[in-house]
Amino acid sequence: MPVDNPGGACAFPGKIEAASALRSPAVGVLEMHDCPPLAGNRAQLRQSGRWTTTGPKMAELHRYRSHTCGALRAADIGNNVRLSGWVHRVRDHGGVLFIDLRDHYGITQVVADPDSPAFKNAEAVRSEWVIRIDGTVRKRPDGTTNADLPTGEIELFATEIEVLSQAKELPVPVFGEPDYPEDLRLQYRFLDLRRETLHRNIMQRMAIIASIRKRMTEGGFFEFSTPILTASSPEGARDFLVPSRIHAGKFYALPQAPQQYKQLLMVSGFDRYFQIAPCFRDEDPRADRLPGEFYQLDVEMSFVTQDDVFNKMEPVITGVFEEFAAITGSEKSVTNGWPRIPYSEAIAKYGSDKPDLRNPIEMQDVTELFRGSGFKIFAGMIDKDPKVRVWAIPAPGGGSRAFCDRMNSWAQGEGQPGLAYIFFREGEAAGPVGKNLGPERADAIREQMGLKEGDAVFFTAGNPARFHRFAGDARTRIGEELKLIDESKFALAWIVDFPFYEWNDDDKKIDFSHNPFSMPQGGLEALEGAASDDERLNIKAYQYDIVCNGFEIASGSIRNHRPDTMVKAFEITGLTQADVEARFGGLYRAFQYGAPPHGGMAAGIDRIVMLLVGAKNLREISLFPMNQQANDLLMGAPSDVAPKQLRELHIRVVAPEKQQS
RNA sequence: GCGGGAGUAGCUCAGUUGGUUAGAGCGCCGGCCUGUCACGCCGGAGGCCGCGGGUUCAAGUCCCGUCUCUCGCGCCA
Repeated sequence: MPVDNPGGACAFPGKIEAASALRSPAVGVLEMHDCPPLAGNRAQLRQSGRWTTTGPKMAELHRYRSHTCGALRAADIGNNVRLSGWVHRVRDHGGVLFIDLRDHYGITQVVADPDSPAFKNAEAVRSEWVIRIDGTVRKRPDGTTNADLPTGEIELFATEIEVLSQAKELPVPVFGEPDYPEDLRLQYRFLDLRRETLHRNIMQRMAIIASIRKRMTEGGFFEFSTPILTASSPEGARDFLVPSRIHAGKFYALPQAPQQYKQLLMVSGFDRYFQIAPCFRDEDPRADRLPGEFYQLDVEMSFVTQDDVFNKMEPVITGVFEEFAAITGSEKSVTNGWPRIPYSEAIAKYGSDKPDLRNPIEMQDVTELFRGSGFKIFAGMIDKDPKVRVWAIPAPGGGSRAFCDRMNSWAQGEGQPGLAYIFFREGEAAGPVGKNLGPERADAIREQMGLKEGDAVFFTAGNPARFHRFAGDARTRIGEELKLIDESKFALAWIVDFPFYEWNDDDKKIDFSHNPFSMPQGGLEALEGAASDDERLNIKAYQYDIVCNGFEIASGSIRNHRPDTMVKAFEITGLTQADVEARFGGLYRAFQYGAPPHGGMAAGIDRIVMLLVGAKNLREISLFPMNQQANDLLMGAPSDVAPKQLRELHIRVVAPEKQQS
C-alpha cells in the first residue's frame, strides 16, 4: 500500500538534493518479495522477465526504492539501500561488472562480482531495462572515484536485482546521445526524452515557466484559462477547425491566441490578466516556429499607457533572462534599461524589425555621396527615381579583396546582382566602386561611417522597401563572418511605433499591418485627418515588439477600445461596420457597454526557452513536437477516423485530385 | 503552392570509368576478461542499395517517373 506524501518533508533518508522536486514521494512500504531462487540459463531468464535472488533481509524499505539514483553520498556508506531505475550502461569485466543505474535525479554505479548473489542477473541486464537493485553502499576503492558524478565517491554493491521491465534493442540510444535522425527521435520520443540534453532542456522549460508564473502573480496579475474551442476568425493565420456534431456544417476553431478573450476580460473588469496560453495556427513551420501549436505568455492590463506596459513587463522578462542566463554554462549579460527603437529606425539601421543588437554594425544612408558621382550605375538609379536610396553597411576589419569577393558571391547566391564595396588599404579606396567614385567621395564615406585602414564598406541601392531585408541579411552575414557578434549577451530591446497600415500590392488596397485591435497614434482624429493613402500609410500604431538577439520574442499593443475608431479603422481597409460586427461581433458588442482603455502583449514562451537553453531548434525544447509536415510520428496524428465519426459530424471527405489517380 | 539538398546495415558514412560475393566505424548478439566509467580483446549476425519503370551482356552507379525526409521562399492579424 503505497503512501503518498505530497509536500511532505524529505521522504528519502540521507542527503537528497532533488528530493523536494520529486513529484510524489512515498515512504515506508514493505512488501518483501519472496521468490524462488534463481534457476535456468540467461536466455530463459530474459524470457521470463522477472526474477529475484534471495539476499540479506532488508530493513523497512519501500517496494521500489529507498533513494533516488542521484542521492547517495559518502555519508551513506555502510547502509543497505534499494534503488530503481534504467540500465544506462553496463561494463562487464568478467569477474567484476558495473551497471550505471539512471533515473531522473542522477546516476549511481552498481557493482557486482561473483561473491554477490545478484551477479548472474547483473550479467543478463541490457541497456534501458528497468530494474530494482538492493545492495550495500560502499566507498569506491582509492583511485576509482569519478569526479564527474555527484555520486562518484560511492558505489552500490548489489545483493539482489529484480527486473521490472525489459527493453528491446533500442532504435534510439540513450547513452552517449549520438546524433540520430529526427524522424526516429520523434517516433521514439519517450526514449529521446530520456537523453540527457533533451531531458534537461524540458526541466529548464518547466523552471522558466514556473518563474514567469511566479513573477506575474507577484506583479498583481491574475491567471485565467480561456476556451480552447472557439470561433474561427477571418483575420490572421489559418485556423484549425473542429466540426460541430450538433450544428451540421458549422465549425469551431482552435484559438490562434486568446486575443479577444483577454480583451473581453478587461471589459469584464478583471483589470490584469495573464495566461501561459496554448495557441494554434495551421501554418507551415520554420526552425523558430513550431507547426500547429505553441505557447505564449499572454498579458493584458486595463487603464494603461504604452509606458505602463513597458514598465511592468520589462522587469519580468529581464528578471527571467537574468535568472536563467547562466544555464548554458557561461553566464550571459542581460540588457538593463532596454532601448526603445522606432520601427523606421530599426529598418534603416539594421534592415530588420527584429535586429540582432549583439551585432555592432549600423547602416547609414549615403545617397548624396553617390548622386552625380563617377559610379554611374548608382548615380543613374538615383537620378531616375526619387525613391532610390543608397545604404552603406560598414564592415570593420573586412578590408581585404578576399572577404569582399566572398560577400559578393554570397549576395549573388541570394539572387542579387552582387554587392558593391570599397575596402580601405594603404591610403587608397580599393575596389571598382572606390575607383569610379574618386578619392574625395570615398574618403567622405569612410569619414561618415567611422572607418579606417583595413575596413570595408558595402552598398545596396534601390527602393529601400524592396532591399532592406537583403541589407539586413548582409549586415548579419558580415557580423558573423567578421566575428563581430558578442555571444556573451542577451541583447533586448523594444521596437516601437510600427505602422498601423501597410500597402497590399496584390489587391491594391490598404491592410492592417499587424492587427486590427491596436490603437492608431492620434486616435480617430488621425484616421479622419489623413487625406491620402500615403498619409494613411504614415499613421503609426501603439504597437510594439520585444526583440532579443535577432528573434522577435513578444508582440503587443495598446488596444483600440472605441467602437467609432474601430469602424473608421476598418473602413480604410475597405470594410463596413456590418463587416466588423460579423467578424468581431463579441468584442464589438462589448465595446458598446463601457470598455476600459487597455493594452498588453504576448511573449513566445518557446522562443524564450530556446534562447535561454541555447537550443538551435524548437523541437529541442518541446516535449512532443510534430515534424515539419505537421505529423505527430509518436501518436500518429493526423489519422483516419471511422466512417461513423464522419457521419456524426456531417462530413464527407473529398480527396484532392492528385490522390485520386 | 514553389525552389535547393538528401535517401546504401539499427545509426553515421565509403562504394573508382557501369564489371566477381556491396564495405568500414558505432550499435547489437556470442566468447574471453576482477576496477571500469566512451572499458578492452576475439568472433558473429545483420542489406528490396527508398519505390516503379527504362537503357545495357551487366545498374548501388546512367536515364525517366514517383515517394519520403530536410532547408529555404510563400504563409505566419
